[in-house]
Amino acid sequence: MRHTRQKNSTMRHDDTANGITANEEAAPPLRRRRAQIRESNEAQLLACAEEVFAEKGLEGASTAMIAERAGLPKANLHYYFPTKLALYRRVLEDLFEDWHRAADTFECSDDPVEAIGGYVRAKMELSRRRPLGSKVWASEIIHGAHHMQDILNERVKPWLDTRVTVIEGWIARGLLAQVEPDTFMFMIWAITQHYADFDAQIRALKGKRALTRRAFDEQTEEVVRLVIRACGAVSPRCGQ
Amino acid sequence: MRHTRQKNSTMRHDDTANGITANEEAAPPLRRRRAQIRESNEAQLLACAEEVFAEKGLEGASTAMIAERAGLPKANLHYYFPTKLALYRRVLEDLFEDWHRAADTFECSDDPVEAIGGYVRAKMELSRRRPLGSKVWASEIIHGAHHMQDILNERVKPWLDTRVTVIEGWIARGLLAQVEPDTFMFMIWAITQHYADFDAQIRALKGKRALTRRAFDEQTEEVVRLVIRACGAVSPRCGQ
DNA sequence: GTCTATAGACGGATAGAC
DNA sequence: GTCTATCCGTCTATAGAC
Repeated sequence: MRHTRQKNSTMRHDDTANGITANEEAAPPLRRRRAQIRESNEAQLLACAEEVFAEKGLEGASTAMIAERAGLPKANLHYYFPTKLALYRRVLEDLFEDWHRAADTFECSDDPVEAIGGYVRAKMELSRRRPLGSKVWASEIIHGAHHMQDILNERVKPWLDTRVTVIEGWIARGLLAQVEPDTFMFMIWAITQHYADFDAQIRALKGKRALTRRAFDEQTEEVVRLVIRACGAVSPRCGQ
Repeated sequence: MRHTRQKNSTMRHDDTANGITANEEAAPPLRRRRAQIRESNEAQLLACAEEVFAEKGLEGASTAMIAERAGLPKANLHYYFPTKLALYRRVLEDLFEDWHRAADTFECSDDPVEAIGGYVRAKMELSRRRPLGSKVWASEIIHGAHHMQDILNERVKPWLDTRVTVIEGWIARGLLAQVEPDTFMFMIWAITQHYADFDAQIRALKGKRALTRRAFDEQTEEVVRLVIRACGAVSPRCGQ
Protein backbone atom coordinates (compact mmCIF):
# COMPACT_ATOMS: atom_id res chain seq x y z
CA MET A 1 0.00 0.00 0.00
CA ARG A 2 3.02 2.25 0.36
CA HIS A 3 3.08 4.63 -2.54
CA THR A 4 5.71 7.09 -3.74
CA ARG A 5 4.69 9.79 -6.08
CA GLN A 6 6.66 11.78 -8.59
CA LYS A 7 6.95 15.36 -7.43
CA ASN A 8 6.12 17.06 -10.76
CA SER A 9 3.33 15.10 -12.32
CA THR A 10 3.14 15.82 -16.03
CA MET A 11 -0.51 14.87 -15.90
CA ARG A 12 -1.24 17.84 -13.75
CA HIS A 13 0.62 20.15 -16.13
CA ASP A 14 -1.50 18.83 -18.99
CA ASP A 15 -4.59 19.66 -17.02
CA THR A 16 -3.74 23.32 -16.93
CA ALA A 17 -2.36 23.28 -20.49
CA ASN A 18 -5.64 21.97 -21.85
CA GLY A 19 -7.43 24.58 -19.81
CA ILE A 20 -10.76 25.60 -21.25
CA THR A 21 -10.30 23.75 -24.54
CA ALA A 22 -10.44 20.38 -22.77
CA ASN A 23 -14.04 19.60 -23.73
CA GLU A 24 -13.08 17.49 -26.74
CA GLU A 25 -13.72 13.83 -27.40
CA ALA A 26 -10.10 12.71 -27.18
CA ALA A 27 -9.27 14.08 -23.74
CA PRO A 28 -11.71 13.59 -20.91
CA PRO A 29 -13.05 16.88 -19.59
CA LEU A 30 -11.07 18.63 -16.90
CA ARG A 31 -13.79 18.12 -14.34
CA ARG A 32 -13.79 14.40 -14.97
CA ARG A 33 -10.04 14.14 -14.50
CA ARG A 34 -10.18 16.15 -11.34
CA ALA A 35 -12.80 13.72 -10.04
CA GLN A 36 -10.56 10.80 -10.91
CA ILE A 37 -7.67 12.34 -9.03
CA ARG A 38 -9.87 12.94 -6.05
CA GLU A 39 -11.20 9.41 -6.13
CA SER A 40 -7.78 7.89 -6.44
CA ASN A 41 -6.26 10.00 -3.68
CA GLU A 42 -9.14 9.38 -1.34
CA ALA A 43 -8.96 5.63 -1.92
CA GLN A 44 -5.23 5.67 -1.36
CA LEU A 45 -5.61 7.63 1.87
CA LEU A 46 -8.41 5.38 3.12
CA ALA A 47 -6.36 2.27 2.50
CA CYS A 48 -3.30 3.67 4.25
CA ALA A 49 -5.41 5.00 7.10
CA GLU A 50 -6.81 1.51 7.66
CA GLU A 51 -3.27 0.19 7.89
CA VAL A 52 -2.03 2.79 10.32
CA PHE A 53 -5.13 2.76 12.50
CA ALA A 54 -4.82 -1.01 12.75
CA GLU A 55 -1.16 -0.82 13.70
CA LYS A 56 -1.25 2.11 16.10
CA GLY A 57 -4.83 2.71 17.14
CA LEU A 58 -6.86 5.86 16.65
CA GLU A 59 -4.72 8.06 18.89
CA GLY A 60 -1.44 6.42 18.04
CA ALA A 61 -1.94 6.99 14.34
CA SER A 62 -0.75 10.33 13.06
CA THR A 63 -2.05 12.06 9.97
CA ALA A 64 1.57 12.65 8.99
CA MET A 65 2.25 8.91 8.87
CA ILE A 66 -0.92 8.16 6.95
CA ALA A 67 -0.15 10.87 4.42
CA GLU A 68 3.44 9.71 4.07
CA ARG A 69 2.38 6.14 3.29
CA ALA A 70 -0.05 7.46 0.70
CA GLY A 71 2.77 9.48 -0.85
CA LEU A 72 1.09 12.82 -0.14
CA PRO A 73 1.92 15.79 2.03
CA LYS A 74 0.02 16.01 5.27
CA ALA A 75 -1.84 19.13 4.10
CA ASN A 76 -3.40 17.17 1.25
CA LEU A 77 -4.83 14.66 3.65
CA HIS A 78 -6.58 17.53 5.40
CA TYR A 79 -7.76 18.79 2.04
CA TYR A 80 -9.62 15.53 1.38
CA PHE A 81 -10.61 14.76 4.96
CA PRO A 82 -11.06 17.84 7.15
CA THR A 83 -10.10 16.11 10.40
CA LYS A 84 -8.43 12.90 11.46
CA LEU A 85 -11.72 11.80 13.01
CA ALA A 86 -13.57 12.32 9.73
CA LEU A 87 -11.06 10.05 8.01
CA TYR A 88 -11.44 7.47 10.78
CA ARG A 89 -15.21 7.48 10.45
CA ARG A 90 -14.96 6.95 6.71
CA VAL A 91 -12.75 3.94 7.35
CA LEU A 92 -15.35 2.54 9.75
CA GLU A 93 -18.16 3.10 7.26
CA ASP A 94 -16.21 1.36 4.51
CA LEU A 95 -15.62 -1.54 6.86
CA PHE A 96 -19.29 -1.81 7.65
CA GLU A 97 -20.10 -2.09 3.95
CA ASP A 98 -17.84 -5.15 3.73
CA TRP A 99 -19.26 -6.57 6.95
CA HIS A 100 -22.74 -6.15 5.54
CA ARG A 101 -21.94 -7.99 2.34
CA ALA A 102 -20.66 -10.94 4.37
CA ALA A 103 -23.66 -10.70 6.68
CA ASP A 104 -26.08 -11.14 3.79
CA THR A 105 -24.72 -14.60 3.13
CA PHE A 106 -26.64 -15.57 6.25
CA GLU A 107 -29.56 -16.49 4.05
CA CYS A 108 -32.91 -16.92 5.70
CA SER A 109 -32.71 -20.39 4.27
CA ASP A 110 -34.64 -23.44 5.30
CA ASP A 111 -31.46 -25.30 6.05
CA PRO A 112 -29.58 -24.12 9.16
CA VAL A 113 -26.52 -26.20 8.34
CA GLU A 114 -26.18 -24.45 5.00
CA ALA A 115 -27.07 -20.98 6.26
CA ILE A 116 -24.84 -21.01 9.34
CA GLY A 117 -22.00 -22.76 7.58
CA GLY A 118 -22.13 -20.27 4.75
CA TYR A 119 -22.13 -17.35 7.13
CA VAL A 120 -19.17 -18.67 9.11
CA ARG A 121 -17.24 -19.20 5.88
CA ALA A 122 -18.02 -15.67 4.72
CA LYS A 123 -16.91 -14.20 8.05
CA MET A 124 -13.71 -16.24 8.00
CA GLU A 125 -13.02 -15.13 4.45
CA LEU A 126 -13.50 -11.51 5.49
CA SER A 127 -11.01 -12.01 8.31
CA ARG A 128 -8.55 -13.46 5.84
CA ARG A 129 -9.04 -10.83 3.18
CA ARG A 130 -9.13 -7.73 5.36
CA PRO A 131 -7.53 -8.45 8.73
CA LEU A 132 -6.43 -4.86 9.28
CA GLY A 133 -9.96 -3.61 8.89
CA SER A 134 -11.15 -6.16 11.40
CA LYS A 135 -8.60 -4.83 13.86
CA VAL A 136 -9.73 -1.25 13.42
CA TRP A 137 -13.32 -2.34 13.98
CA ALA A 138 -12.45 -4.40 17.06
CA SER A 139 -10.29 -1.69 18.57
CA GLU A 140 -13.05 0.84 18.11
CA ILE A 141 -15.53 -1.35 19.97
CA ILE A 142 -13.07 -2.24 22.71
CA HIS A 143 -12.48 1.41 23.43
CA GLY A 144 -16.15 2.20 23.75
CA ALA A 145 -17.56 2.24 20.22
CA HIS A 146 -18.02 6.00 20.57
CA HIS A 147 -17.68 6.63 16.84
CA MET A 148 -19.99 3.90 15.59
CA GLN A 149 -23.05 4.07 17.79
CA ASP A 150 -25.09 5.05 14.73
CA ILE A 151 -23.84 2.10 12.69
CA LEU A 152 -24.54 -0.33 15.54
CA ASN A 153 -28.01 1.01 16.26
CA GLU A 154 -29.25 1.67 12.74
CA ARG A 155 -27.52 -1.02 10.73
CA VAL A 156 -26.19 -3.89 12.83
CA LYS A 157 -29.04 -4.13 15.34
CA PRO A 158 -31.84 -4.55 12.75
CA TRP A 159 -29.77 -7.20 10.99
CA LEU A 160 -29.16 -9.09 14.22
CA ASP A 161 -32.83 -8.95 15.19
CA THR A 162 -33.94 -10.60 11.98
CA ARG A 163 -31.38 -13.39 12.34
CA VAL A 164 -32.43 -14.01 15.94
CA THR A 165 -35.95 -14.55 14.64
CA VAL A 166 -34.73 -16.98 12.01
CA ILE A 167 -32.79 -18.92 14.62
CA GLU A 168 -35.80 -19.09 16.90
CA GLY A 169 -37.78 -20.47 13.99
CA TRP A 170 -35.23 -23.22 13.42
CA ILE A 171 -35.32 -24.11 17.11
CA ALA A 172 -39.12 -24.26 17.07
CA ARG A 173 -38.94 -26.68 14.13
CA GLY A 174 -36.42 -28.85 15.93
CA LEU A 175 -33.63 -28.09 13.46
CA LEU A 176 -31.39 -26.52 16.12
CA ALA A 177 -30.67 -27.24 19.77
CA GLN A 178 -32.19 -24.83 22.27
CA VAL A 179 -29.44 -22.23 22.06
CA GLU A 180 -29.70 -18.60 23.12
CA PRO A 181 -29.68 -16.95 19.68
CA ASP A 182 -27.69 -13.89 20.84
CA THR A 183 -25.05 -15.90 22.60
CA PHE A 184 -24.73 -18.15 19.58
CA MET A 185 -24.29 -15.21 17.20
CA PHE A 186 -21.71 -13.65 19.51
CA MET A 187 -19.82 -16.91 19.49
CA ILE A 188 -19.70 -16.89 15.70
CA TRP A 189 -18.46 -13.31 15.63
CA ALA A 190 -15.94 -13.94 18.37
CA ILE A 191 -14.28 -17.00 16.86
CA THR A 192 -14.27 -15.83 13.25
CA GLN A 193 -12.89 -12.38 14.06
CA HIS A 194 -10.38 -13.89 16.47
CA TYR A 195 -8.34 -15.09 13.49
CA ALA A 196 -7.91 -11.55 12.22
CA ASP A 197 -7.76 -9.57 15.45
CA PHE A 198 -5.52 -11.85 17.50
CA ASP A 199 -3.22 -13.09 14.78
CA ALA A 200 -0.21 -11.62 16.58
CA GLN A 201 -0.99 -13.96 19.48
CA ILE A 202 -1.67 -16.94 17.23
CA ARG A 203 1.62 -16.38 15.45
CA ALA A 204 3.50 -16.08 18.75
CA LEU A 205 1.95 -19.31 20.04
CA LYS A 206 1.82 -21.46 16.92
CA GLY A 207 4.70 -20.32 14.71
CA LYS A 208 5.77 -17.02 13.29
CA ARG A 209 4.45 -17.23 9.76
CA ALA A 210 0.97 -16.27 8.72
CA LEU A 211 -1.28 -19.10 7.61
CA THR A 212 -1.15 -20.15 3.98
CA ARG A 213 -4.33 -19.96 1.98
CA ARG A 214 -4.69 -23.72 2.21
CA ALA A 215 -4.12 -23.83 5.96
CA PHE A 216 -6.63 -21.05 6.43
CA ASP A 217 -9.25 -22.97 4.47
CA GLU A 218 -8.69 -25.96 6.72
CA GLN A 219 -9.03 -23.72 9.77
CA THR A 220 -12.26 -22.44 8.31
CA GLU A 221 -13.73 -25.88 7.92
CA GLU A 222 -12.73 -26.79 11.49
CA VAL A 223 -14.45 -23.65 12.77
CA VAL A 224 -17.54 -24.53 10.75
CA ARG A 225 -17.61 -28.00 12.33
CA LEU A 226 -17.23 -26.56 15.84
CA VAL A 227 -20.00 -24.04 15.30
CA ILE A 228 -22.40 -26.51 13.73
CA ARG A 229 -21.85 -28.98 16.58
CA ALA A 230 -22.23 -26.19 19.14
CA CYS A 231 -25.73 -25.34 17.93
CA GLY A 232 -26.68 -28.91 17.08
CA ALA A 233 -27.93 -27.96 13.62
CA VAL A 234 -29.51 -30.60 11.43
CA SER A 235 -30.57 -30.39 7.82
CA PRO A 236 -34.35 -30.52 7.28
CA ARG A 237 -34.16 -32.88 4.26
CA CYS A 238 -32.04 -35.72 5.56
CA GLY A 239 -32.98 -36.19 9.19
CA GLN A 240 -29.31 -35.55 9.98
CA MET B 1 -11.32 4.13 41.50
CA ARG B 2 -11.24 7.92 41.38
CA HIS B 3 -9.47 9.20 44.42
CA THR B 4 -9.07 12.68 45.82
CA ARG B 5 -6.39 13.30 48.30
CA GLN B 6 -6.06 15.91 51.00
CA LYS B 7 -3.30 18.33 50.13
CA ASN B 8 -1.62 18.45 53.54
CA SER B 9 -1.61 14.93 54.88
CA THR B 10 -1.09 14.93 58.67
CA MET B 11 0.26 11.41 58.32
CA ARG B 12 3.22 12.70 56.47
CA HIS B 13 3.83 15.37 59.12
CA ASP B 14 3.83 12.65 61.77
CA ASP B 15 6.44 10.80 59.80
CA THR B 16 8.90 13.62 60.09
CA ALA B 17 7.87 14.45 63.70
CA ASN B 18 8.65 10.91 64.82
CA GLY B 19 11.87 11.13 62.94
CA ILE B 20 14.63 8.93 64.31
CA THR B 21 12.72 7.90 67.47
CA ALA B 22 10.22 5.93 65.40
CA ASN B 23 11.75 2.53 66.08
CA GLU B 24 9.35 1.75 68.97
CA GLU B 25 6.79 -1.04 69.27
CA ALA B 26 3.73 1.26 69.09
CA ALA B 27 4.56 3.06 65.88
CA PRO B 28 5.74 1.08 62.88
CA PRO B 29 9.20 2.07 61.75
CA LEU B 30 9.54 4.87 59.28
CA ARG B 31 10.87 2.59 56.60
CA ARG B 32 7.86 0.34 56.97
CA ARG B 33 5.45 3.22 56.61
CA ARG B 34 7.27 4.53 53.60
CA ALA B 35 6.93 1.11 52.07
CA GLN B 36 3.21 1.14 52.77
CA ILE B 37 2.81 4.51 51.07
CA ARG B 38 4.73 3.29 48.08
CA GLU B 39 2.67 0.14 47.87
CA SER B 40 -0.60 2.01 48.19
CA ASN B 41 0.33 4.65 45.63
CA GLU B 42 1.61 2.10 43.17
CA ALA B 43 -1.53 0.01 43.50
CA GLN B 44 -3.69 3.10 43.06
CA LEU B 45 -1.76 4.13 39.96
CA LEU B 46 -1.88 0.65 38.46
CA ALA B 47 -5.64 0.45 38.95
CA CYS B 48 -6.23 3.86 37.40
CA ALA B 49 -3.82 3.10 34.58
CA GLU B 50 -5.79 -0.04 33.75
CA GLU B 51 -8.94 2.08 33.54
CA VAL B 52 -7.48 4.75 31.33
CA PHE B 53 -5.60 2.36 29.04
CA ALA B 54 -8.84 0.43 28.58
CA GLU B 55 -10.79 3.56 27.74
CA LYS B 56 -8.29 5.35 25.53
CA GLY B 57 -5.68 2.85 24.43
CA LEU B 58 -1.94 3.02 25.04
CA GLU B 59 -1.33 6.17 23.02
CA GLY B 60 -4.61 7.84 23.87
CA ALA B 61 -3.98 7.52 27.60
CA SER B 62 -2.01 10.36 29.13
CA THR B 63 0.03 10.12 32.29
CA ALA B 64 -1.66 13.33 33.42
CA MET B 65 -5.10 11.69 33.32
CA ILE B 66 -3.91 8.56 35.08
CA ALA B 67 -2.26 10.61 37.82
CA GLU B 68 -5.31 12.81 38.20
CA ARG B 69 -7.60 9.81 38.70
CA ALA B 70 -5.21 8.46 41.29
CA GLY B 71 -5.28 11.80 43.08
CA LEU B 72 -1.58 12.45 42.53
CA PRO B 73 0.42 15.02 40.60
CA LYS B 74 1.80 13.80 37.35
CA ALA B 75 5.36 14.04 38.63
CA ASN B 76 4.62 11.45 41.30
CA LEU B 77 3.53 8.97 38.69
CA HIS B 78 6.93 9.34 37.08
CA TYR B 79 8.53 8.91 40.47
CA TYR B 80 6.95 5.46 40.84
CA PHE B 81 7.04 4.45 37.19
CA PRO B 82 9.87 6.00 35.19
CA THR B 83 8.00 5.98 31.87
CA LYS B 84 4.48 5.52 30.65
CA LEU B 85 5.58 2.34 28.91
CA ALA B 86 6.97 0.93 32.15
CA LEU B 87 3.61 1.53 33.81
CA TYR B 88 1.86 -0.10 30.87
CA ARG B 89 4.07 -3.17 31.07
CA ARG B 90 3.35 -3.51 34.77
CA VAL B 91 -0.36 -3.45 34.02
CA LEU B 92 0.12 -6.20 31.44
CA GLU B 93 2.14 -8.31 33.88
CA ASP B 94 -0.50 -7.94 36.57
CA LEU B 95 -3.12 -8.99 34.07
CA PHE B 96 -1.15 -12.05 33.15
CA GLU B 97 -1.03 -13.13 36.81
CA ASP B 98 -4.82 -13.07 36.92
CA TRP B 99 -5.03 -14.85 33.58
CA HIS B 100 -2.70 -17.51 34.91
CA ARG B 101 -4.79 -18.12 38.02
CA ALA B 102 -7.85 -18.68 35.84
CA ALA B 103 -5.82 -20.84 33.49
CA ASP B 104 -4.86 -23.21 36.26
CA THR B 105 -8.49 -24.16 36.78
CA PHE B 106 -8.03 -26.10 33.54
CA GLU B 107 -7.13 -29.13 35.62
CA CYS B 108 -5.48 -31.98 33.84
CA SER B 109 -8.45 -33.94 35.08
CA ASP B 110 -9.76 -37.23 33.80
CA ASP B 111 -13.10 -35.68 33.05
CA PRO B 112 -13.13 -33.29 30.08
CA VAL B 113 -16.65 -32.05 30.85
CA GLU B 114 -15.53 -30.95 34.29
CA ALA B 115 -12.16 -29.59 33.22
CA ILE B 116 -13.39 -27.64 30.20
CA GLY B 117 -16.55 -26.46 31.96
CA GLY B 118 -14.53 -25.26 34.92
CA TYR B 119 -12.09 -23.42 32.70
CA VAL B 120 -14.83 -21.69 30.73
CA ARG B 121 -16.49 -20.62 33.98
CA ALA B 122 -13.21 -19.26 35.32
CA LYS B 123 -12.57 -17.31 32.12
CA MET B 124 -16.09 -15.91 32.14
CA GLU B 125 -15.70 -14.92 35.77
CA LEU B 126 -12.46 -13.15 34.94
CA SER B 127 -14.24 -11.26 32.15
CA ARG B 128 -16.94 -10.25 34.62
CA ARG B 129 -14.61 -9.26 37.41
CA ARG B 130 -11.97 -7.42 35.40
CA PRO B 131 -13.40 -6.34 32.06
CA LEU B 132 -11.12 -3.33 31.75
CA GLY B 133 -8.06 -5.49 32.11
CA SER B 134 -9.33 -7.80 29.41
CA LYS B 135 -9.68 -4.81 27.11
CA VAL B 136 -6.12 -3.65 27.74
CA TRP B 137 -4.90 -7.16 27.00
CA ALA B 138 -6.97 -7.47 23.83
CA SER B 139 -5.99 -4.05 22.56
CA GLU B 140 -2.34 -4.84 23.08
CA ILE B 141 -2.61 -8.02 21.00
CA ILE B 142 -4.68 -6.37 18.30
CA HIS B 143 -2.05 -3.71 17.81
CA GLY B 144 0.75 -6.21 17.42
CA ALA B 145 1.50 -7.54 20.93
CA HIS B 146 4.83 -5.71 20.79
CA HIS B 147 5.02 -5.27 24.56
CA MET B 148 4.12 -8.81 25.56
CA GLN B 149 6.13 -11.07 23.29
CA ASP B 150 8.02 -12.31 26.35
CA ILE B 151 4.82 -13.17 28.22
CA LEU B 152 3.36 -14.97 25.21
CA ASN B 153 6.51 -16.94 24.47
CA GLU B 154 7.66 -17.80 27.97
CA ARG B 155 4.40 -18.09 29.88
CA VAL B 156 1.37 -18.55 27.66
CA LYS B 157 2.92 -20.84 25.06
CA PRO B 158 4.13 -23.51 27.54
CA TRP B 159 0.74 -23.48 29.20
CA LEU B 160 -1.07 -23.90 25.89
CA ASP B 161 1.23 -26.72 24.81
CA THR B 162 0.44 -28.80 27.91
CA ARG B 163 -3.30 -28.32 27.44
CA VAL B 164 -3.10 -29.31 23.80
CA THR B 165 -1.50 -32.55 24.94
CA VAL B 166 -4.27 -33.12 27.47
CA ILE B 167 -6.92 -32.54 24.82
CA GLU B 168 -5.21 -34.94 22.43
CA GLY B 169 -5.26 -37.52 25.21
CA TRP B 170 -8.99 -37.10 25.70
CA ILE B 171 -9.57 -37.47 21.96
CA ALA B 172 -7.47 -40.62 21.88
CA ARG B 173 -9.60 -42.06 24.68
CA GLY B 174 -12.80 -41.20 22.85
CA LEU B 175 -13.91 -38.63 25.43
CA LEU B 176 -13.86 -35.75 22.93
CA ALA B 177 -14.75 -35.37 19.27
CA GLN B 178 -11.83 -35.05 16.86
CA VAL B 179 -11.33 -31.32 17.29
CA GLU B 180 -8.21 -29.36 16.46
CA PRO B 181 -6.97 -28.59 19.98
CA ASP B 182 -5.64 -25.11 19.06
CA THR B 183 -8.76 -24.06 17.26
CA PHE B 184 -10.85 -25.27 20.14
CA MET B 185 -8.79 -23.34 22.71
CA PHE B 186 -8.96 -20.20 20.57
CA MET B 187 -12.72 -20.58 20.47
CA ILE B 188 -12.89 -20.70 24.25
CA TRP B 189 -10.70 -17.61 24.55
CA ALA B 190 -12.61 -15.77 21.86
CA ILE B 191 -16.09 -16.30 23.23
CA THR B 192 -15.28 -15.81 26.91
CA GLN B 193 -13.27 -12.64 26.34
CA HIS B 194 -15.87 -11.34 23.92
CA TYR B 195 -18.15 -10.59 26.88
CA ALA B 196 -15.56 -8.25 28.37
CA ASP B 197 -13.95 -6.77 25.27
CA PHE B 198 -17.03 -6.17 23.17
CA ASP B 199 -19.48 -5.19 25.87
CA ALA B 200 -20.00 -1.78 24.26
CA GLN B 201 -21.34 -3.60 21.20
CA ILE B 202 -23.42 -6.01 23.24
CA ARG B 203 -24.96 -3.13 25.16
CA ALA B 204 -25.69 -1.24 21.94
CA LEU B 205 -27.38 -4.29 20.41
CA LYS B 206 -29.13 -5.84 23.38
CA GLY B 207 -29.97 -2.97 25.73
CA LYS B 208 -27.99 -0.27 27.40
CA ARG B 209 -27.46 -1.67 30.87
CA ALA B 210 -24.68 -3.97 31.85
CA LEU B 211 -25.68 -7.52 32.73
CA THR B 212 -26.71 -8.24 36.29
CA ARG B 213 -24.77 -10.82 38.21
CA ARG B 214 -27.59 -13.30 37.76
CA ALA B 215 -27.91 -12.69 34.03
CA PHE B 216 -24.17 -13.07 33.64
CA ASP B 217 -24.28 -16.43 35.41
CA GLU B 218 -26.95 -17.58 33.01
CA GLN B 219 -24.84 -16.39 30.09
CA THR B 220 -21.95 -18.32 31.51
CA GLU B 221 -23.89 -21.56 31.65
CA GLU B 222 -25.11 -21.07 28.09
CA VAL B 223 -21.53 -20.55 26.95
CA VAL B 224 -20.49 -23.69 28.81
CA ARG B 225 -23.22 -25.67 27.04
CA LEU B 226 -22.17 -24.33 23.62
CA VAL B 227 -18.51 -25.13 24.22
CA ILE B 228 -19.16 -28.61 25.56
CA ARG B 229 -21.41 -29.42 22.62
CA ALA B 230 -18.85 -27.97 20.21
CA CYS B 231 -16.16 -30.39 21.35
CA GLY B 232 -18.52 -33.28 21.99
CA ALA B 233 -17.09 -33.93 25.46
CA VAL B 234 -18.38 -36.89 27.44
CA SER B 235 -17.70 -37.82 31.03
CA PRO B 236 -15.60 -40.98 31.43
CA ARG B 237 -17.71 -42.40 34.33
CA CYS B 238 -21.22 -42.23 32.94
CA GLY B 239 -20.96 -43.06 29.24
CA GLN B 240 -22.59 -39.67 28.67
C1' DG C 1 8.56 11.62 49.00
C1' DT C 2 5.86 15.59 47.13
C1' DC C 3 4.78 19.02 43.92
C1' DT C 4 5.27 23.33 40.75
C1' DA C 5 7.07 24.82 36.78
C1' DT C 6 8.91 23.99 32.51
C1' DA C 7 11.75 21.98 28.95
C1' DG C 8 11.51 19.76 24.59
C1' DA C 9 9.18 17.04 21.16
C1' DC C 10 5.28 16.08 18.46
C1' DG C 11 0.62 16.25 16.70
C1' DG C 12 -3.49 18.31 14.27
C1' DA C 13 -4.77 21.77 11.64
C1' DT C 14 -4.23 26.01 8.59
C1' DA C 15 -2.35 30.07 5.92
C1' DG C 16 -1.06 31.32 1.79
C1' DA C 17 2.14 30.94 -2.26
C1' DC C 18 2.03 28.39 -6.49
C1' DG D 1 -5.49 20.91 -6.33
C1' DT D 2 -0.67 20.98 -4.29
C1' DC D 3 2.65 21.87 -0.89
C1' DT D 4 5.83 24.59 2.50
C1' DA D 5 6.01 26.74 6.62
C1' DT D 6 4.05 27.47 10.81
C1' DC D 7 0.72 28.15 14.66
C1' DC D 8 -0.80 26.35 18.81
C1' DG D 9 -2.02 22.88 21.85
C1' DT D 10 -0.77 18.69 24.29
C1' DC D 11 2.19 15.25 25.70
C1' DT D 12 6.17 12.90 28.21
C1' DA D 13 9.55 13.61 31.18
C1' DT D 14 12.50 16.24 34.40
C1' DA D 15 14.59 19.97 37.29
C1' DG D 16 14.67 21.65 41.54
C1' DA D 17 12.34 23.84 45.67
C1' DC D 18 10.16 22.06 49.72
